[in-house]
Amino acid sequence: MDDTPARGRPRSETARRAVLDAALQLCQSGGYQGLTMKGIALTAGVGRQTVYRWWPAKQDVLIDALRDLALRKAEHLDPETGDTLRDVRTLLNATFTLTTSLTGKALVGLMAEAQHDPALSHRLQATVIGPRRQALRALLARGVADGSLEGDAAALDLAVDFAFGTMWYRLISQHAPVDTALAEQITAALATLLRPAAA
Amino acid sequence: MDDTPARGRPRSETARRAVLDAALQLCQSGGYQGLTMKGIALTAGVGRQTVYRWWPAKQDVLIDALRDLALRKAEHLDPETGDTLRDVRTLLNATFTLTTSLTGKALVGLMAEAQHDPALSHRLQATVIGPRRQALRALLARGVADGSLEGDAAALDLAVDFAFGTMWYRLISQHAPVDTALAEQITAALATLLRPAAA
Amino acid sequence: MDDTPARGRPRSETARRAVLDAALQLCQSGGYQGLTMKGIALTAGVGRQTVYRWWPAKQDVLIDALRDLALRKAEHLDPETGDTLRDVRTLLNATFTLTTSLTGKALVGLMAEAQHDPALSHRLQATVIGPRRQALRALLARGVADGSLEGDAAALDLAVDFAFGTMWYRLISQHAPVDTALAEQITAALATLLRPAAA
Amino acid sequence: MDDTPARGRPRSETARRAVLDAALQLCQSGGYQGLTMKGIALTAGVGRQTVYRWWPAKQDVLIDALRDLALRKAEHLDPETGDTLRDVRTLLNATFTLTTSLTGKALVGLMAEAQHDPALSHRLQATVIGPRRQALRALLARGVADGSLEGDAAALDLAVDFAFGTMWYRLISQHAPVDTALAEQITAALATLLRPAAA
DNA sequence: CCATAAGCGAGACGGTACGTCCAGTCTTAAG
DNA sequence: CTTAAGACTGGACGTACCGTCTCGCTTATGG
Repeated sequence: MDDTPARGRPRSETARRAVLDAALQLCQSGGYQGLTMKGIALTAGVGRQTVYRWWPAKQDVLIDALRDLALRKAEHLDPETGDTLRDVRTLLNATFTLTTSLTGKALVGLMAEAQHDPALSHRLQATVIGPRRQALRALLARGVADGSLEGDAAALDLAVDFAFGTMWYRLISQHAPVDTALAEQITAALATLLRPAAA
Repeated sequence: MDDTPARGRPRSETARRAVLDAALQLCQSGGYQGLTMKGIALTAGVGRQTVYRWWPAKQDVLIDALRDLALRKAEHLDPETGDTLRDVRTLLNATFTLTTSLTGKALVGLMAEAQHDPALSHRLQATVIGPRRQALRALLARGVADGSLEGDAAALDLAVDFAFGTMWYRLISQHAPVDTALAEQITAALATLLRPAAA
Repeated sequence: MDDTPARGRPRSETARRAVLDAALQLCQSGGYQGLTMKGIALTAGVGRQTVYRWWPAKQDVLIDALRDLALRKAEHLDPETGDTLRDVRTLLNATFTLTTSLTGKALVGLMAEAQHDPALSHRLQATVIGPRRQALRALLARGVADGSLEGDAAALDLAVDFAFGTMWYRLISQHAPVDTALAEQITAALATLLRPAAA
Repeated sequence: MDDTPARGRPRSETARRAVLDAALQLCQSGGYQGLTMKGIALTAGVGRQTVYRWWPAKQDVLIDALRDLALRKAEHLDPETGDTLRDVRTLLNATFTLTTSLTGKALVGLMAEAQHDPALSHRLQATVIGPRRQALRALLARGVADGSLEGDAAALDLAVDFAFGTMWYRLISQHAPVDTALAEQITAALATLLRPAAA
């Protein structure tokens, strides 16, 4: 693909990390609205143009930073066991663990900005919302297939909405934590909701 | 209460309405991030100082506008019938109806800003999130009391999270509509989830 | 002249004095640039409209205030003695006495504003600059007439410029005081300048 | 002196000139009071921040503009001839020539503002008032030294006040022009005033 | 081994929204 | 009809950030 001979000074990995770290740190301390390209550059000890060269807007810096973070956290993967409910709980736990206060503010800020930015919306769907959603949906479908769960397509979709909806609701409203206990509760509720009639 | 003799020129109702209308309109067309005190004043045909005199920040304008809108829409109230499931569906329907594209962007924007503004967070809890939540929670508790539903406190809380979480999730992610069909589905799911064992 | 029956509430003399006093006081403490219609009204404890009703601009308030001040100070008039040089010295002394720090700032500010306001310029000429100038000029002309001085019209004009020019120069530049000693010096210099050849 | 390596984009000479020119032009057309930082930036086709970056207030822009103007006009210097009266006339002529309508308004406006701004007052003394004053004073002192004039220190000081006082008086009051004829008249008057007794 | 080329920091550039202040005008109730 | 009070539209204030640009310096590859 990129067979250009790579002339000139190579990109500074130091600067890249400094920018991503600065973005997350500033987002946590000042919120998404308070996050600023100028502030990122200043905090990272980097020229302003260096930020703009690689990321057109603060959205892009944040998304990159979140992806970076997710990659580092995802090293110890959650193996599937075949036990649908256990796998569901594991998936929810893994997802919830990522939504620390650090990422929560960033995610909500990005989603808010995506309300009027279709491109950003699609990007977030593709990278943040969609994969998790499809993973859970696939688990549930597998459960239906092996008889441990029961429900039509609409029921499964709604179950997924229940799980992640609750997560987002709590992230936004902060009326209750998004933790292991919640993963447990949701898993149990989904089991009730999709219990096979035969059982 | 306010028995001050009201000296000086009285506040202009015209200006107040123009500002609130302009805020909602601009939020819909340009998104929360694109909403601007200057823009509000310009669109409303109002001096900038007049906006700042009554609302310290764009958050306050929006909250007032939303409250105003809710008041106007809430005139034709939804009477409670005593049938728990029917009342739940009615409440969800009424809530979902308010979350048009007009208010959706405003709400998500406000919630994003509330991530780092505890004062705003509490205000939204008190005026937007809390009342609806408590209304639904009370309905479910009544259902438990009259035997049409069954579940402990945690189960009821989770049920409420399911209902409004799904709404927020769809508002944010826009992967599916927030409409009457959703209210129907959620009501049915909650009925399953909280079905009395005796039945 | 004004035989209107004077209906309605009569103009408040209290308010008038409060405004004029406030204007002078504020001009002294904050300078002409810092003088504000709003500030005048506030300091005077008077409604803003009351100021605007009687004086269209801060210039007018100041001019009125200065005239008022001059009237009060001018009660002990300087009688002419017939001795030209003595009368010149008396006139200069009287003039210089009025240019306290209080009036100095106001006058210079007004003159600066008059640079681009012909109407104000004419008004100041008619009330502040002109009369003093003509008084001195008349004294000098009388001196020429009775033989105690000598000089053509241009010489007399220049002498007047010397006297009041020095006063303004020192008011503006503040490199030296405008006091009795200066009146003495100027009088002596004019005597030298316009000394009759015969003497 | 300034051996800093000069990093970053260098200052735009174009913008500097545009600002200074705009300031003088606007001051002439609208007067000192009507001069506005915003207006300067707009007229100069320059960002507002660019003006504030280099000049904290409109005073500073004007002073810079006047200095710039003086430097450009002062290229064809007036050589001293040793003839005191001729040199005096030359100096006055050069000074009067600078006080066109363009600079007159600016100077009077600045002096008015200096009435309550000691820092500005000192700056004007150092750059505008003082040098001219001292130059004339030195010429007169030289004349006394070589016997062509006579008078004590106070007499010389008063003579300087007469010369420049008349200039300022006419600039302010505009009752007569500040031109070559005035320089001639003043020079002659000073000669009379300081004529050696021996002659 | 130095020429070319790109990245880097710094920071000035033209713009625009911020939130405050004052200019003038108006609209009340009270005298 | 004046007064004090105060809300109204409008505009300049000085600050901050936007995204672009232009410097000198650094760091790589390639003739």
